Amino acid sequence: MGEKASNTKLRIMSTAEQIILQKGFAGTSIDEVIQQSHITKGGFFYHFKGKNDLALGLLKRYLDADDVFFNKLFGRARELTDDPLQQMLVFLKLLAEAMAELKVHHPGCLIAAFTYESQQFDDDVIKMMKDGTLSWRKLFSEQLHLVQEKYPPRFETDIEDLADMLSACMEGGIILSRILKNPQALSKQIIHYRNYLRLLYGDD
Amino acid sequence: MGEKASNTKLRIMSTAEQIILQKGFAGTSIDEVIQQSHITKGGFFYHFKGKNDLALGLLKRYLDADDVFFNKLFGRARELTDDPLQQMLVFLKLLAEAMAELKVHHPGCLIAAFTYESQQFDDDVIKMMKDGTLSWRKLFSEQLHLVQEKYPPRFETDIEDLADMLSACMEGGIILSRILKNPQALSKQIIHYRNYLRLLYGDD
DNA sequence: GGAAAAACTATACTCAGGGTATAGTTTTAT
DNA sequence: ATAAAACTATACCCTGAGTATAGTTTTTCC
Repeated sequence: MGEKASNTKLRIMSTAEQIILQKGFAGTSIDEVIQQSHITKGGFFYHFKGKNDLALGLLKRYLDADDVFFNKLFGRARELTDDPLQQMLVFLKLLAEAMAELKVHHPGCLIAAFTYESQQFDDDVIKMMKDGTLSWRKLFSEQLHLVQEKYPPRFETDIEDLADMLSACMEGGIILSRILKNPQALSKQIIHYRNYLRLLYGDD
Repeated sequence: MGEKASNTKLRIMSTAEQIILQKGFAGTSIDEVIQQSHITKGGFFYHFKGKNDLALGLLKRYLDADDVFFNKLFGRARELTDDPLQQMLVFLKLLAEAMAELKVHHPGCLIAAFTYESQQFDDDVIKMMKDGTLSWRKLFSEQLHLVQEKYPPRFETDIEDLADMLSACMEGGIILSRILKNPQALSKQIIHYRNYLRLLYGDD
């Protein structure tokens, strides 16, 4: 695929993602996507087998970008401190700050959007949603394991559930910020999660 | 409206809710709803002006039921203890237990489902979503205010954000439990939220 | 018990738009 | 220059939202 074709495909995907996060997947018409992408229907189907294939492509791109983003923040945190707990707290602070900088509310999480329309998708999409969620769990829980090795938790704690809690707070925070039209709601939830970790593992 | 008509309307709504939580609102066709409700199209439009009117009815019913459910648990908690912190902790324990008893994952929250399709709805629906979310905030924050009056928090805490955190954990927990196909994920998140409150306000 | 209102069924239609198919045209790479 | 890639243009079918209308059964209420 040449550069121009690649640009076209990316343009279609960005347009589609924007609309899907506002109208849902089933509620998004291909006609609307192609009009806003300045392409014809034939062009669309040249790049995607159909709507489900578009969903798959969007999900993959979304998860890849998220992975890069999280790893960048973790990398920065590890530059700043050697202590695993402090690394996690710095990571969360950076994450909260990044979310607080959003002028409008977070555009939304494709996985959450697709969850409530799951019967629309084939098994590939469903699997990718699950794998994506589990990769977040892995990313967070690995760091939390390091924390727990060094600091005894105040309560007996299942690390994987605690890792999932960050995903849950973010998913929930995004939903709240959209409903309440308050861009800060998401970052507030991350800070609360951070405070929980401070209390659970901190020695103050 | 007589009893039979009322039953019919409830049957339509229950059917519709089930389908909508699996396929999304736009992805749910009236034809499918009426087939599964054993009613004709005329019958459907006798009860509802259109699809948006159905959404409004579903949302209202959902919020009312939720209100009753939460208040019942709070009532029970207040029977069991007089201390505001213990009341909140008992409430959360009861809530977590109720969620853990679900054999399959939680059917889903209509507000979350509609959030990612918000452009499909008129202002009445959007307003009801916001009001519902704020009523949860009110319910939880009133109890948390009582807690904070008696127990100083370990960190400076915005009560409303902390109240919202329970909504966020539940919304996120529902999404996780659906994606991971693990009915316990939701109750685990509630327990973590509970542990956070114990650490934040507890004196142990 | 009977009239009126409520709660439907049956049927048929319009109209927008999702999705598919295919043939033809322009652009790009080599 | 030519073949493959990246499209455009056009036409078509089918589903589903929503409307209309006439008729039928059930309930309510006096």
